[in-house]
Amino acid sequence: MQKKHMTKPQQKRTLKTRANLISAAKHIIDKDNFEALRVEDVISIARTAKGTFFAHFKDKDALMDIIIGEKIDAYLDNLEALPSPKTISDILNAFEPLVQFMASERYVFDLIIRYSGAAQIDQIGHIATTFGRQTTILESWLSEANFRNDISPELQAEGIQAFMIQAIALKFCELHNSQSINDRFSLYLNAWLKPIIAH
Amino acid sequence: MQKKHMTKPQQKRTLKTRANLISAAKHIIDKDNFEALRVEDVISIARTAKGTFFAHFKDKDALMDIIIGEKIDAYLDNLEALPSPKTISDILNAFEPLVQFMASERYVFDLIIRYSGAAQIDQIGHIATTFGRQTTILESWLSEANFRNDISPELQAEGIQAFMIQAIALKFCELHNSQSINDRFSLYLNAWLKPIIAH
DNA sequence: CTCCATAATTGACCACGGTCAAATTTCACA
DNA sequence: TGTGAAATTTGACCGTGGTCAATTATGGAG
Repeated sequence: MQKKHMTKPQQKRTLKTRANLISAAKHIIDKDNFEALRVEDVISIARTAKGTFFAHFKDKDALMDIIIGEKIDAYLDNLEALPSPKTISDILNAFEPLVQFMASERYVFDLIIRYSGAAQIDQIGHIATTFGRQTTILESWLSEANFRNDISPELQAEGIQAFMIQAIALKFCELHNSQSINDRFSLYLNAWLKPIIAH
Repeated sequence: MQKKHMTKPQQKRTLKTRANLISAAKHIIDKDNFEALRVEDVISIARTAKGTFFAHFKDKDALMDIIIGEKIDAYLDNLEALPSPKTISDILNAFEPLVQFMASERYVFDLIIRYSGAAQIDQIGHIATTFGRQTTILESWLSEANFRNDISPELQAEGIQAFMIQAIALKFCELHNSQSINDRFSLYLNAWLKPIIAH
């Protein structure tokens, strides 16, 4: 199976094996963390051979992409259920759980960054998809909220993502981590969405 | 040597070995690229043992940090020699060579991101230092140029860095790479430094 | 010049992600 | 139910980064 098109598997066995591998991986991640996951541990729990793992997932990161993407999707589900935010503070609150997750492990953050944009059309994965979804949600919020009208909601959304990443990145940095992620993110969003220009 | 303080090496032998390793690495990078560098090739050219390599550099990435940091520093030297830019276009032109380098290889970009903020004081490396330097240069430019006065030059500088990274990241992304890095960066900087708000 | 503490080097060895030809299982069809 | 082509699984093997106890070179004191 997989390789190129990742079309439907033809045997049910496949689904079972795949589910076993993923649930073994989740078990390890719950017990320890993402960084601690070893392919050998996954296959040992799932009782499969190493080759099977790589027949199902292109590499270890591809499995991570699936699991992390699933998590991000769950956060976005909650986000979408929220009423359209009207203030910057609303936006910050809405994103806080997701931001917290992205900042939970250096390893997770790095992987999300690396996977947030796919290098080829046929390798657009879960994380890349969630970033697209994030943009869509933000765009609809921003076109209702009316912070700035000199630039498109799309551009505003891209900026928010850039600042979100910057806020998290600086959190991992010894020189800058005196300020909390949210304080910094808030600073950025105010400057980005509500500039005060004297004319 | 090294381990904690990385104080002056006590034997001249050390300097020679280190120089050999670094020049071997640069040779490989020139011939191929950063991604292609293998520790075994470096030590084979430098005629040392593997253990020696890791006595000099914590890991492969630490060597990369040094070489890439040196490159970035050279670009910043040129940047600093320039007259203080007055327009966004000036800023873009000034940064173009550096941006081009950061975008030259996915591997390089990922490593720069990972090393741009050190996780601990005693592991602040070359790349992290260059990011500090970049901020300083930008701050001085921005305080002269007077784009926005509602936020500090420091905050403006952080925003520029965030957008620079975003512009490069999207370049690596199949979904967004129709637009050039500079076009995108330009779009961001105009929206960031020259917002037009109707009052 | 000799001695020796300590800095520097060495290379066999390990960890872990990833590959692939061969073996096994599945299932559509007769 | 039997059969064979295709899907799936297997595990020995490889590449490469990284470790560490043992060995060797250095240079200052006597």
